[in-house]
Amino acid sequence: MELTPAERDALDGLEERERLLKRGTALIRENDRTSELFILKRGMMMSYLLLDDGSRQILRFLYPGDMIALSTLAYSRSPEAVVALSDCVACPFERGALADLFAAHPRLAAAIMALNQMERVALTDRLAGVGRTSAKARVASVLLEIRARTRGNGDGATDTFVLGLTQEEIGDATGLTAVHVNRMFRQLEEDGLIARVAGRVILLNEAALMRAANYVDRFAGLDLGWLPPSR
Amino acid sequence: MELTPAERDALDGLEERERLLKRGTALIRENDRTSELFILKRGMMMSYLLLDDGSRQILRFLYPGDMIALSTLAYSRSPEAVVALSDCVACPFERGALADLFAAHPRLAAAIMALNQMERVALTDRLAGVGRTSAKARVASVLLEIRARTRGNGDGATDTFVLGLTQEEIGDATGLTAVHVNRMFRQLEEDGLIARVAGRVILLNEAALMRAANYVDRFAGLDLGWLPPSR
DNA sequence: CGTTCTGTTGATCGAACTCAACTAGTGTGG
DNA sequence: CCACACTAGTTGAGTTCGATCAACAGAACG
Repeated sequence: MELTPAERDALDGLEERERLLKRGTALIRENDRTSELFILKRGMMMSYLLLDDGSRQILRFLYPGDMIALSTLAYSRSPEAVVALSDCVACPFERGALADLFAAHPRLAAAIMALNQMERVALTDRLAGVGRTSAKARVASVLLEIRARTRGNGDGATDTFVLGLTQEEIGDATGLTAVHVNRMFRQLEEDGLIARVAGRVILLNEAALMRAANYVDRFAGLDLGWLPPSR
Repeated sequence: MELTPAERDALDGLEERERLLKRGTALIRENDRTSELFILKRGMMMSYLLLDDGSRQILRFLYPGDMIALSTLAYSRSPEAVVALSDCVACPFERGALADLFAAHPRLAAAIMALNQMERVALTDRLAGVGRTSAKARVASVLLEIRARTRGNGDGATDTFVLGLTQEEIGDATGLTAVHVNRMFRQLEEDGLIARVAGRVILLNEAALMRAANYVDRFAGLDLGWLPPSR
């Protein structure tokens, strides 16, 4: 999607300030009172919910370009926590700034809404995975998700990548225990679908992995062409 | 939130056409090519995903006022199916109409985005439930959800209501089998939390049920006050 | 250079699934 | 208008997937 110079300026305006976050630092805690949103500029983060019994459900992994804390549009306290998984740069802006942007650039409002829907669909896919697929499928699916999102991060080779997640985190994303995630890794290795060397994961048989994961390519069906033409 | 007459008109404009749907009818099938959105005017619907093995994950129950198929903003084919659970009236409109509305009423755009976030948070709550809570908690949680959304539907008594769902559907929403949903109902009865009479559910001990369900009241923290003042 | 985190593996347990049979409604069409 | 089919709910028996508990090794870290 092409942006007019004015639209580009408006988006850049949201990234004026920068906040640096060390790996492991919280950007937002659950129930934090905040009226800020963020755009992630560099690094990797995750958002999650905590339950009464202390267990954690990871909702989403965040990568550069992602908008963070859109829920502040509806809630005065954050329903979810956001934490840096690597050293990060996040750009905060007030929710009022988003309202201004909507007023000045309705086409961007529609585009942001569309991006939002993509995120929503990712959430529904994760829900279906957790609710209706095997442990092996869920772990395979996380591997494919991380790979898809880190691809083109410079490293060159596309089928080898660093996960950047502990097995505990993968468990919290998929509704499994760390122990069982470990066993699923082993099984995927034994099946010849992946290999692991020094913290890196190698996808040996991507097609089979996608089958094992019930993978649906949501990028294939993208269609932003209906947006009104830029003025 | 108060609307200006112009804003009210704009929203009403989306509800000009009506489509009647009999119970059990599909409004949208998965992969349908559609550029329409809908506002549900009367009745109850659900949206779901189907997996390769034929299993189904129900994503959401829809009630009057809900927007349907927002994902057409980003996708040319629907990622999810939408089916009427009772006789329904849905109002279709083109996605272009939404773009026009955004241009004319930026404040409504922000408000719709905020509503969207509420729906997103409901999804994350469901995800955390399916990923990290017991079968009993998940069933209890569906009961509370349905009650909350059907409340004030005229029937008077608030702690007695008709579910309008089969146990199979509850299972598909919670990631359980119909058989196990049935056993959880029985357990909730034996625990004295609910009773069932002639297809109606009675909440006998709502506080305990909320505890059993890990219930979080997401309406309590709502805050739409930041929206720019109406002009 | 101990301490903590992460990963690994074994043994056992238990929650939820599967399969199967049966009942009670609800159509519905001959 | 009744026999038959179909759906929804119920219950029992046996199985399985993933959890839990426990122990240990190596890496990371202050």
